[in-house]
Amino acid sequence: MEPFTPRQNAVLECALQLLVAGGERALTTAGLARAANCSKESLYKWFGDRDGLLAAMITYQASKVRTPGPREAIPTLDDFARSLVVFAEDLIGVLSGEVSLALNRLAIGQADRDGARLGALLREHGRLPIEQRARALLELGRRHGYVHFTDTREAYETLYGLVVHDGHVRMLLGEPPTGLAEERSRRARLAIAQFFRLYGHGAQDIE
Amino acid sequence: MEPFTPRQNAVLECALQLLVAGGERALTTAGLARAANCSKESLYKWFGDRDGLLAAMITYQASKVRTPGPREAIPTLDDFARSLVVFAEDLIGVLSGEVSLALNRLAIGQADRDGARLGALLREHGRLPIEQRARALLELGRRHGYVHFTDTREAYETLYGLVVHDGHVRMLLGEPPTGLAEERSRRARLAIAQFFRLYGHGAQDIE
DNA sequence: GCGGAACCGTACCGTACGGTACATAAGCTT
DNA sequence: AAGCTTATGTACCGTACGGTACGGTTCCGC
Repeated sequence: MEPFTPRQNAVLECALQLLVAGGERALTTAGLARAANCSKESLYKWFGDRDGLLAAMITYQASKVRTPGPREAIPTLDDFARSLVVFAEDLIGVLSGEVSLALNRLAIGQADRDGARLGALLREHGRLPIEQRARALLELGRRHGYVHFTDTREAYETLYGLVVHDGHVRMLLGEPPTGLAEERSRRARLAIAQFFRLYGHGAQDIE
Repeated sequence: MEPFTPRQNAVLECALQLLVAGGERALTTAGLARAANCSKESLYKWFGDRDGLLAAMITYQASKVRTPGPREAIPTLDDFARSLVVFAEDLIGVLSGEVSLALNRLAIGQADRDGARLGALLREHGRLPIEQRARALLELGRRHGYVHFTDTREAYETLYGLVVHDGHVRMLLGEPPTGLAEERSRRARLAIAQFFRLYGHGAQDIE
């Protein structure tokens, strides 16, 4: 059950391109109709209004990204650590992708309207799947005794903070990607090493 | 040397109110003129154009916040840890302030124009002073042997990540403040405890 | 082959906003 | 008191955009 027809997907893809290239101001209904060779009337028929179009762009983009489910095979400690590094690298990669940045900018710029509907969509379709994948991974590690924590959410958020720092906001603000995106692998490995220092085997809960 | 006259400050204060209340769309030149009892012509005379007004709002807001310089007195380890906790609490408080959120949303929403001029302003006047205060504090602690690191920037960014996680982006996206802003003190203390676990006395550099 | 649905392209409308011009008033200097 | 500066308030202009209407075309089912 695809929520959109192929034609609509093509239009949404085009809309994402426009958004990435020129920001929100470049994404006008007339401009999209011209770029996608469709009529404005079709846009309104398919997506309701402009806000519906923006929401559709988010869900469409989310539908493109598949988060690999964790294979439940029993990993060695080394497998587990490597999986965490891969997750960290993926996370950095996703957050620094230009489509992701453009959509986050869009949702943040509209956070004052409709009770932040776009922001909620982005959290639900973008961040939540990532978080759940990571939490499943963390709990797998805990079951094998590789890491120790009581609050999975807290452990996940610590992991997130160690990996991303404030690199995401800096990129959203338009900082040239001299920081996070480069040296991605190094950052990922360092963050995981720090995470093991905090939650690794033998570590006690703080407090 | 005040960059703006008192009258202009009052107008900028009013502009910030409008921005906080209704987001960027609520901040129109006509609306500001009406709310601040001034004329549009004065706005353009003072700030050049709308972008100049936005930039002025950022520098004005930054001028209101004074970052306390670190007192150079020799602290005990406990003083030092307490200072870090205070810093963490302050950081959370600043980031979750509604004016800060509104300005960050504004700058992020405009990150595609003018080479992200507003974003650069926000980094320079908002984040940089905070970072420098924290780095001075960290190096003070290092001089007294309370913490151990080689790269101050890296230590600072780790501290930032431990304190903020992705709470900033979530708030920017409009998430109700059920997360970071509350339990601020607990979060700050936990983050500092984790920071000491990573960089505290006796810890070795990772890698 | 025929009718209808879907769609394209374009033209159109209303409005909201950035920016400018101007006429008028309030304060300051001489 | 005259003149200059500064500011207010309003009216105005151009434009850009969201949304709608409509004629023409393609395509599919019957």
